[in-house]
Amino acid sequence: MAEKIVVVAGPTASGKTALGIALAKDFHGEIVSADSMQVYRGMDIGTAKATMAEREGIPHHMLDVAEPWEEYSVARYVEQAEACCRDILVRGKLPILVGGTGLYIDSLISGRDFAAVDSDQGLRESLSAEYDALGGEAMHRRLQEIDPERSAILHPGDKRRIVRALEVYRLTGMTITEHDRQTRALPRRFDAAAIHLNFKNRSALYARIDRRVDRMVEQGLFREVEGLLAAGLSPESTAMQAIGYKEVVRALQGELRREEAVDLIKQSSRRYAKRQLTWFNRDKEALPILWEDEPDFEYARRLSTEFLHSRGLS
RNA sequence: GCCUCUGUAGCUCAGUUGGUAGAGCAGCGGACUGAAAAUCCGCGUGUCGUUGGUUCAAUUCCGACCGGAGGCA
Repeated sequence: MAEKIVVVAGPTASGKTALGIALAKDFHGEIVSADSMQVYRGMDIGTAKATMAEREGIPHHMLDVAEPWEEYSVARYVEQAEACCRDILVRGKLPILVGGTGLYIDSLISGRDFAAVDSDQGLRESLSAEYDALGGEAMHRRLQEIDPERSAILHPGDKRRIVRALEVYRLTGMTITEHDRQTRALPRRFDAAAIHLNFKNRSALYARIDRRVDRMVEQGLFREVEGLLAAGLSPESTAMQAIGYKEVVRALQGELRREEAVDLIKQSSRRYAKRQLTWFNRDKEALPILWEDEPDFEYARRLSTEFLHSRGLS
């Protein structure tokens, strides 16, 4: 039987961090972040990383585990985060997974295994170049010959996934369909009790996102990005593709005015929040907590506690 | 005050020789298995300024009015 953990998920600016800490205090928990951008050291303001004061002495894991110039990935996340959770459990504490990266959360709690398929940067780049040269239709047909099932699911425009599917086949001789089938058959790593945060009205969430972006700018988002670039970080790096960073980079390069960059950050954040909601909506087992206009943490704490007790946690 | 131009989706605009309309952006919905804050797919959401007239039929033609821009005084 998989061991129990708690998940607090929701779109950006929905109050995950604060609820996670409240639950950690009530349930002898430690926080395990599930955020693809908070893993990078030095990216604090734009990723809304919990400050030391906000953490209130609760240990936080999976923050600052990579340098922003490194290539991070789900595979690495699952490996590291699983180790964190096991360690917390061994010490008799409760892992509380808090974050907005749905892929990371699902990959960790399902048994999903990536280790069998090593990634190869060179191969990926050459396939990507071929895609650009030959076009999506041609690459889609090529995939159809080796993996018709996968090709039927993917759209010719979905470069990322077509390249990845061809890459997996080249590296392992196994189709990605077959790999998925095997990995889906693996047992779950954890028995997760999930709490999903959202607002009753989308406009309340959006208003909160807008305010939060303004606060990030006040807190020095532009200086943070400037510092990273001055330290030699490439604007092309994965880390600099993060919302709030890529727009500021463009402003610093003179491509956008500051205010335009700020508006773009708000817009991208709203779109991102929608994509997160779509992802989390798939899980019908989770406890939904819907805020009115502002988060009400006492209310959330009551609902969550009742829910976690019903799931055998104390 | 007079003249000209203009008013169509949230925004910028196209269009209908009269048969209630379509692009881009924005927005909304969805997918997601080693870049995921990434990537991809789908969907027009409309008192055609108002009001009379002509007409089987007006967003389209005509008049008046209202709003906007420019010009002449």
